Amino acid sequence: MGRTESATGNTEHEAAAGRGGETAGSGIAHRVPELGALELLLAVARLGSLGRAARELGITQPAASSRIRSMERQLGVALVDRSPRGSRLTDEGALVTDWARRVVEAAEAFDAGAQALRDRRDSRLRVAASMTIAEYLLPGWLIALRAQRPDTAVSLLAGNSAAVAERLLAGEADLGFVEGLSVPVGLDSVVVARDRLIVVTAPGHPWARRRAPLSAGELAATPLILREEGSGTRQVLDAALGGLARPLIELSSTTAVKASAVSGAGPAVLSELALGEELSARRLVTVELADVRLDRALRAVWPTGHRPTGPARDLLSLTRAFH
Amino acid sequence: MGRTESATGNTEHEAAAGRGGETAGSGIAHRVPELGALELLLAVARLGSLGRAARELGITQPAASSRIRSMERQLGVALVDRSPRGSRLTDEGALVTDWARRVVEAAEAFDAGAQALRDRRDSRLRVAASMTIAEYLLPGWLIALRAQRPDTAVSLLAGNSAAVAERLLAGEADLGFVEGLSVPVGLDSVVVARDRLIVVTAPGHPWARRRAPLSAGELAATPLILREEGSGTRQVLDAALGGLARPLIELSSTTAVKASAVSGAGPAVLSELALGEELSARRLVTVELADVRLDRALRAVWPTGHRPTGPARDLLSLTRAFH
DNA sequence: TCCTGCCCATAAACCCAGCTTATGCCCTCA
DNA sequence: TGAGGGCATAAGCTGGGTTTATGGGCAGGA
Repeated sequence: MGRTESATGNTEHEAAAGRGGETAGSGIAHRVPELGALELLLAVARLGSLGRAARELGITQPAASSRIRSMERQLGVALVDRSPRGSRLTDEGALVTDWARRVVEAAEAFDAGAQALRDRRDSRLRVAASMTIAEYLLPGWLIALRAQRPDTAVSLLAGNSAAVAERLLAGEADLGFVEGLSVPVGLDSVVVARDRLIVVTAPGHPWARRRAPLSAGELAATPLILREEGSGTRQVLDAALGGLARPLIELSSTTAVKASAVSGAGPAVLSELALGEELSARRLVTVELADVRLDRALRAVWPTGHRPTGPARDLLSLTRAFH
Repeated sequence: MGRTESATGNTEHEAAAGRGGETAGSGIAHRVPELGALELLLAVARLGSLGRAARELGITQPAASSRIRSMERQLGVALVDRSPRGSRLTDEGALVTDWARRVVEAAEAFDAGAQALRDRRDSRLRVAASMTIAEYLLPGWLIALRAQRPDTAVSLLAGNSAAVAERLLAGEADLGFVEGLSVPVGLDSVVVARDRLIVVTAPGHPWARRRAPLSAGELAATPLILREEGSGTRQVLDAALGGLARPLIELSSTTAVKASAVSGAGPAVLSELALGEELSARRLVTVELADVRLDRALRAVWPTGHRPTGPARDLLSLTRAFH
């Protein structure tokens, strides 16, 4: 069950990376309202009244009033305009609410995932998925599934391709998801998404200012920050370059690779799924590639011949796409 | 100061949209650990020990121990393997930690934004930005800026292009950001990013299954879910189609448009910045366009001749990119 | 005009989650 | 074998968030 996604591996590099002033207030939790408060704010925005929002969340009106007020005190910003006819967001409140919505959405994904991790027994749909898929894609799918079929209890088991295959063939999972170049024997599959690997550097790196795309030769000749040998991304890269990728550093988790690249250690190769924030905040920039395609297919898999039915089919139909 | 981003506008459509089983547990906050607990989990993952994590967050070891334990109880999953030599994440714990990281990152963006909203007075860098930029891009930039120059206090004022220009020209802001087709008179500008508008539908819509790209004519002929007239996205769309966009519904917030599209009311036109989760979870799918380009430039602006210096220059250099 | 309904604020009392302090046990390494 | 780092448990405290109870403002219908 390769413990490749080791978390302690991050240690040095997170420290090395640019978390400069972070230890300042020692913990963001004191500066950001709790999830319950953010949720309340969203409800107020949506319903236009403290009381209604309170009712929706199953608390009393004074509780909501006090909670919003203490949030305003904490943030130092007036969030809602109270009136005897209801409450509207102020301009600043609207902005804060938008930011809050993103926090709550991340929390919903967390919840969907965690719930699937727990159920384990007697669930109607047992999914086995590779790490990348479980981490980035599955929570969203589960939220969508819950919207369509609210009473489908899902259980999730994450592991590598071999483990996924094993579960499926033993009848211990109803649907699997794997990444990688080959499909395990005994399984049928459908491509569900593509994961593109991207070359990134810190904005200061010379490659960040290149205009000409990078050739396969150059990429192969340059030492890169990489996941360890045997990892999914490494396999794809090695295959695309003909087994030639030269590691500058090898790290055991995607997070560590990201942090190391951000700190300017060198160019890194990463799944585009792992790079959200970093790209849009320009902590990292992409380097265009000329003659290399670092794609890999993400596949749904099931035992040969046994087409998914029932809840498994529902989930599968959510994920099928060419995008 | 157009209150165009009205939040109460969402009311009907959020309700109409697919928030089917959501009211179930009435509030996600009871099912997701608080931000402080998630942060603690990240620290444990990074530092490899409950005690060290506790120290970093300024609490005692028993507090950390108990908090992790209660989180495990709440989630029904063992998160860390304790040993007399330290603590490592379990496999499930690693996954949960990855999900938690995304929540905490969203909270960091929230914090960066909220802090800028508060300062207002005596800050070293006063920024005026349009709504879209303030909502989606600025928090990331502020985080990056804080990493580089930890002691730059930033204040933010959000408004439309005219308001941004006014502030800059009155010397009440040091740097502005606007979206839209034209640059207000009296300001110099640099393109900082591009915002692409995208046509999206619910997966069930006929357009979701089209193979042929959509022509401008077809787009103009079809009633669409749109922001209200005068909004930034509407201006771009009207310009691209020659003032012809036909509204199916007009809504006053991006969120409302999204929700309406998800619920299957019809095709919508939205900024790609607004569509993260929805696309990857396939709650919405994009429709390719043939002969229309719905781009708009996002620009940094400043009073003609007065090139930004100091902190404003720092921020500007973070954002300059052709990506 | 008054009354009823919906809205929000304030005050007082309560409860429990999470904290600290104080121990104890386990393991490893010198 | 003692020291140090790591975790768990127990007891006691505190404060934020809650409820119940009440009051006041504004609208709209009788």
